[in-house]
Amino acid sequence: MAVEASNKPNVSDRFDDDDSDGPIYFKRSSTAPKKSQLSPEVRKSTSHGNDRQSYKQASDGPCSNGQSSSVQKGKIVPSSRASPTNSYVGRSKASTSNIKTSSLKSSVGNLKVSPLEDKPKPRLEENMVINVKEENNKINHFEECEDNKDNQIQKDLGHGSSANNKQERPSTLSVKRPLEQTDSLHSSMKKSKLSEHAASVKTKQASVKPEPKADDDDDDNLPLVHRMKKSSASEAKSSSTKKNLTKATEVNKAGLPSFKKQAKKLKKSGSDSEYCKSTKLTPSSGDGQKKWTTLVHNGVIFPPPYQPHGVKMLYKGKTVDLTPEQEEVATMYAVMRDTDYMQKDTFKNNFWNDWRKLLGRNHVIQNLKDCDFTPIYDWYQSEKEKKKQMSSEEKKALKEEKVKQEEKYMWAIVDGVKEKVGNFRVEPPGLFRGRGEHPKMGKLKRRIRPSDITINIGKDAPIPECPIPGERWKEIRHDNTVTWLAFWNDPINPKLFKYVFMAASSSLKGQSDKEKYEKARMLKDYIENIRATYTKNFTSKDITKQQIAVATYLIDKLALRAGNEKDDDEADTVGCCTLKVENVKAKPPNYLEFNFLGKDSIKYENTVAVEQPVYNAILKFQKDKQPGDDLFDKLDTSKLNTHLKELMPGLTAKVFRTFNASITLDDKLNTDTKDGDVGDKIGVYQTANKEVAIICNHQRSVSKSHTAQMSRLNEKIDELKGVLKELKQDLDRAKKGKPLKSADGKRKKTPEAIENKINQTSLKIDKMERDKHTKEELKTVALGTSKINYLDPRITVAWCKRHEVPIEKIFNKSLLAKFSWAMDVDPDFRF
DNA sequence: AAAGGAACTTAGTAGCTCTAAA
DNA sequence: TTTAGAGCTACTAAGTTCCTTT
Repeated sequence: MAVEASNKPNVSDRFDDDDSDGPIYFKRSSTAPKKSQLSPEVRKSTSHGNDRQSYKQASDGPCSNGQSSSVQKGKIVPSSRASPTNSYVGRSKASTSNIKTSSLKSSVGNLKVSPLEDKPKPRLEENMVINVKEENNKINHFEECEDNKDNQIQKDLGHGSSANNKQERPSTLSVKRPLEQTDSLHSSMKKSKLSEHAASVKTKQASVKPEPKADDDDDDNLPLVHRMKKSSASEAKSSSTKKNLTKATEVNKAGLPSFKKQAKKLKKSGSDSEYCKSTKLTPSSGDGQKKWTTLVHNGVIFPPPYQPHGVKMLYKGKTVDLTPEQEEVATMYAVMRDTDYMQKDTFKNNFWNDWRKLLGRNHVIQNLKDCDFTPIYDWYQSEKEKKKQMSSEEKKALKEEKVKQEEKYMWAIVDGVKEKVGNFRVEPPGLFRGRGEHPKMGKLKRRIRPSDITINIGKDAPIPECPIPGERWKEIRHDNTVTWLAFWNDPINPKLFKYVFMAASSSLKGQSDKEKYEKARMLKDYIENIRATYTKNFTSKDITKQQIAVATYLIDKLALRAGNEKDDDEADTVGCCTLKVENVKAKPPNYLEFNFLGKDSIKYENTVAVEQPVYNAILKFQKDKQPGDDLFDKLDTSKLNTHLKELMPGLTAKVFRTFNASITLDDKLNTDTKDGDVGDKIGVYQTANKEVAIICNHQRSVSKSHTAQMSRLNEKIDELKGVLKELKQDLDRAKKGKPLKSADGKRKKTPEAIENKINQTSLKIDKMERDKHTKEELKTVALGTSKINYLDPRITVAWCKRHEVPIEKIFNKSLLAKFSWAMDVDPDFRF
């Protein structure tokens, strides 16, 4: 399984925003073998009150719909983890499903979403075919200069004044690098030395054309020899996993550029270009891994300087003059009038303290209570209104202007491939919006200047020009063991950094995303053993062991986060290891009622049945402790993770969340998908997605208009019900030959026609009832987070292929870009 | 081994844009 | 054409984990 080296040119060519025509169709392949697969009982019984502590609830000013997003009490769901979970050994070889990788090549990001219904489905032999127009030249096209001279590339990035220069180069080749498919884990197991063998394997690999797939997607990049070897050994799959892993790690360490490129390079041996270096086997000398070889970018863009508006606020009813600096901060406060922060004393106090420093002790303004920011607030509202009223041409022009300014910062060239940068905009000044009861909310987050910023860039790349005249960067580094392009210290908490990273669609991110899921998949092979171990230790005499066992159980069963210690100057939230005595109530005979604030101060409320020894252990841990004491007093995340690593290489607490989320999706999809239309299948997907979101406790606040929307739905339903009633009466009459009651009694309707109408209407009502139900159910559930972070996209892609669901019905444009590495997965892929 | 530093993933929301119903 | 609301993106806060230093 999983862990073989792979490297294929067509997998992961990344695109960005190009548009092109051509729908994606996934076609059913030979029926996938159903695996009996038991997902763990990780059912959350409940309750998604939208309960970020208080402020979220409290609504946004007067608009509140006043709806108490009532936190329903958790139902109790009995737990039975009946059976072992890893039953993948017998995963059958998929039929030779040769995906048209070449057409796939330009898939992601080039999709024009076209509803399936709109176009006739071509009959295709392949599992999946993507029609794509050759992407336009907007991006990703720049010279593949063999030497990859940074300065040449630099021109592409917008450095250097003349655009003419680059025109000279004849070949414009789309240099798209496949995701270097190193295999999982190695990043967390930093150590392996590359053996001669590995080196030769790699070379071979690079020169071998990819064959049609045979097994799961992890194989498809292997040279045939390897695959054959592997398949004969497939029986022993799970036991050999670890070895494979290590090997794969070695093999792929350095990461390969595309086949084409690689081939070229091989010819051109002896070159000392940076490219070649990248193909060499990384020495891996113990210290940090090399993340890139060449890195070119233009630094960051700063928010524009403050433009004073001159609108005067009032103090004790009189206008006050403020300096631009004072006015800027006053404005930040004024415009937050409609937020819940205004109900919070912490926010106001923190703001006042920082603002007062700017005003000075002897300023006219002596307290916040007598300040009236209304004039500034009104000014701001009218500015907003003006913006809204602008014609669409004006808006467009403005947007274009912005894009033009930002264009050069949007891209970086990593190892010769132009890719998107994530957050290239420096955070503008503002008032800190900490979540939950954050002690620092309202503090002034000061403006970041170039002298705060450290730039990380390739040695040979030109250092980005500092965009603010007369200022300079704090520091320039050339550290290729990290992926950040720049960082500065968080002005609110100077111990923390704010980083500029590549975008999610970049290969650097895609790579680690894939590794994350591979690691989670590996857990499958260990989970049975891990569960057995912790079950045994529920009753361990060694209290540390016992606590580790119970904590691991909770993390596994309830998908709790690890729970690191937090400082006093952060919001008071907990995770598993930091649970307090009062966060868990034992309810006989064996129920545990959890109630705490987790990440982002999102409330976790859940009551679950646990195994009796766990129940007993919790009682024991609580004994002789006060509220506020740690439930797991012998435990912290580092001890827990150290223990987990003994059970599986690279295992940490967060892997359980990924594992449980993904395996639940895989399981649900494969159990619940029935024949039906695409709409039904999407429904199945969403239901599965919802289940995962609930397991992970991904919440959102109830939209302000939710109640209104619900009552509108109800009205419509009532209306339809009225219609239905009338129709039924008509039917009666029609049957008896009486004249119809309904208004349009002109033409006589046959009983059949009426019956037909009745059926239609009932269907409509049913659908609306269902929609209403879903809407209500999902009002506090956020589906996006799990899709983005927890669900292995290959599960989704493979399912789409198997069931002829167009992938763009499930993934939006940015997800398609982010998951480009997963698009060519074998239809038979199972997590 | 505890504390702190560093780097990266995960998270909800504000405010936009797109779409379809009125 | 207008507008409600669904859907998306950008933003940045808040986690986890690994590594280094004390």
